[in-house]
Amino acid sequence: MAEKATIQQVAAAAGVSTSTVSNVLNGRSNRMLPETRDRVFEAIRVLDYRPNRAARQLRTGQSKTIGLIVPSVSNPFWGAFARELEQAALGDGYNVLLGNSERNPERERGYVEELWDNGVRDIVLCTSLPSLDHLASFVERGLHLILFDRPVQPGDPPLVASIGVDNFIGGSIATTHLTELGHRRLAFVSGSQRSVNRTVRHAGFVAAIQEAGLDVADMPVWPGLPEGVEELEAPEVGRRAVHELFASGEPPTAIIAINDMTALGACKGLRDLGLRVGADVSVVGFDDIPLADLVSPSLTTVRQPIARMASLAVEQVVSRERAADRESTPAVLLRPELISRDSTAAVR
Amino acid sequence: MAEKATIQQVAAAAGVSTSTVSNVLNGRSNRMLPETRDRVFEAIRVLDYRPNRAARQLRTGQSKTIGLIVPSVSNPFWGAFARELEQAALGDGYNVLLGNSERNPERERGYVEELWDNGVRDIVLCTSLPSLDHLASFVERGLHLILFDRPVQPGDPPLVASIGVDNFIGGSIATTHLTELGHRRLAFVSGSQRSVNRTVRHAGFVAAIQEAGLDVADMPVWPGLPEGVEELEAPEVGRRAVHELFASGEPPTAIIAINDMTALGACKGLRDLGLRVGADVSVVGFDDIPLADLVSPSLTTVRQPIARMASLAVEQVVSRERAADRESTPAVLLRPELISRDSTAAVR
DNA sequence: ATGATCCGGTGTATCGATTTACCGACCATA
DNA sequence: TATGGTCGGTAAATCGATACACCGGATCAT
Repeated sequence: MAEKATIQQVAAAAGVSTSTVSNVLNGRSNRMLPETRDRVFEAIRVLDYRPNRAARQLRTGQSKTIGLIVPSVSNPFWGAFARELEQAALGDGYNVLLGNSERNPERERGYVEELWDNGVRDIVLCTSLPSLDHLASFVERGLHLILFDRPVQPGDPPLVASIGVDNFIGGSIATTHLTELGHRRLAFVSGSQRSVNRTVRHAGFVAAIQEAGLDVADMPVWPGLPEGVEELEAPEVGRRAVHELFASGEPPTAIIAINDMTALGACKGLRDLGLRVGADVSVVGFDDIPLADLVSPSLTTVRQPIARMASLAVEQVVSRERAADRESTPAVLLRPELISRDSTAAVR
Repeated sequence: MAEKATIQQVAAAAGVSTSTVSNVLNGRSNRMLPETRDRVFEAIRVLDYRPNRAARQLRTGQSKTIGLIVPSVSNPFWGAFARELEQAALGDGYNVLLGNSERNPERERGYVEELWDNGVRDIVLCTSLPSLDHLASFVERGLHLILFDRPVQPGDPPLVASIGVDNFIGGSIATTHLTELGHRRLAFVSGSQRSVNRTVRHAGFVAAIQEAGLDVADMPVWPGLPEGVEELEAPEVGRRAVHELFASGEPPTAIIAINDMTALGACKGLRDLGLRVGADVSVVGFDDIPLADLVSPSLTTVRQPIARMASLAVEQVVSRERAADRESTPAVLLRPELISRDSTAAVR
């Protein structure tokens, strides 16, 4: 098997200089005769030449790689998103480098630093922490940040883009679905982390409660984990929440979970207590992971259009590359959709 | 924020040559006085210097990155594995680049090529296709392949390592568990892809059937998807299989699925038909994804020690780096464990 | 005394692609 | 006849880290 060809060999084979080959490679083929260009292309084809990324990156300081930082790939939602993003990126000649932040700013910063050192200048960040201060210095130095599921906040560095569903609407339609089924005691369940999406979804919840003529003060509230306890996995959060909510005097008849995994944990918790999901207590999730339709009872949830969002994120990156320093920082907000299944039913 | 420092600046600050800094960086500090080394370290610290990966890679042809190719991150098992592997790799200063093959040799090859071009020389490959011919040329050129869940086969290129559970035992204990519960009609369900792990797990199944004094010929068989139909997602495979198995005269009383996602699909299929999982028909999966314990009924399954395997894989990579060209090609086979839950019960 | 070896380094070519400066030929215009 | 501009292309510096060749002085074995 022949060793990998270099630009010099291509140049020699085509009878031109390396500069010309480089020009061809970078689309500046207007600077030469069409026949010259064709000779170069032919040489590239024959030698099966592929530019060395390291050399290119060393020279340009840029790399065709997108960093993707998610809270946890073991949550199927992020797995699915990663897959879609990768698919979209590959189509545009980009690679994807994946990192798990576990919602930890420390790790998040570590990953960004690592990626930056690797020449990555485009990062899709999926950990909706309230503050981006720990990343501000990178953005100043030229990092292109695309926030997923976290709209730009007042204190954020300038020029970061964002993509996500409208969490207010999401929280609201989930809640309205339940109030229309006659539920009057609804609990909103999430981990204790103050993420932006949690805040907004909760606001949607509150708005829908009021719109239904109910009082938020009447809703059972899970106080969350005690301080200092390390963050639990999403399902365990749902389970614990249910256990504690139902230990109190007036438990809810319906639960709105921050995401599907937490919802599934809540379902488990209900079964632990001998309650039937759907019939006794309604549960609605958020995300619409493939499993939502698979479990029993199937899970009512708010669907996020994963594929759409992934390709928008990649589009973001590609378009910036073309348009150099643009003024606008696009903020895309998609409309989520309620998928009604068996985990919700009219109140008894 | 200062621009990134280079090795030259460090050398200047420490009053030594770049060669010396390079030697320090690469652990050859025995070639200089301890005080010289300390001056260099101090300069590195003060300047917050971090070597440029591209430059290093261009020169050495190596990169501290591990490629990970999985069938599909949207399957939580692979998501969890990816996470563990990443964790382990990070500890040793490696990055992880993730790819989805969708069990397609074409894509698999494409990823390997892409990774190779990026200087990646260590790839953990998780798609147990029977043949590695499409990758042989890379292995010849020096690619270090670590096969996950696919023991080395007779025709494979030399010097590839492998890590996985003993699928024969896995298939066997799952089956024995069912025969001990009194089941006499067991169906083994998997996609039509001829993967190595499928073959071996099936062999374990057959052996256990015989050991129980039963005849394999009596077992209901799902013929699989018709030729030419594109491969389905794992859960859909399970669901379809159940639908078709139960349409025939003598359906099974227990199902052994190739993995948990397929098992969950089978459960879904049983519910479609009005059958109760566990009570009417037993189902056992493979993998033990976190969700196995979460769904209702919880899933009996064969556990793969993910974290252990991930760290072994990374260890593989790191140790090879140290030991240059070693003779032995380690093949690690771990013993899987049956986790008994509610989806299996004594036959009625 | 002599050559060999070790110590603690340094100088510099090199990896492969990009990019700036520049060059000769040709053409148009004044 | 100058002058200047465009076309089609090349030569060489450059990005940052690595590693090979080498060097002067001290030490050691014969």
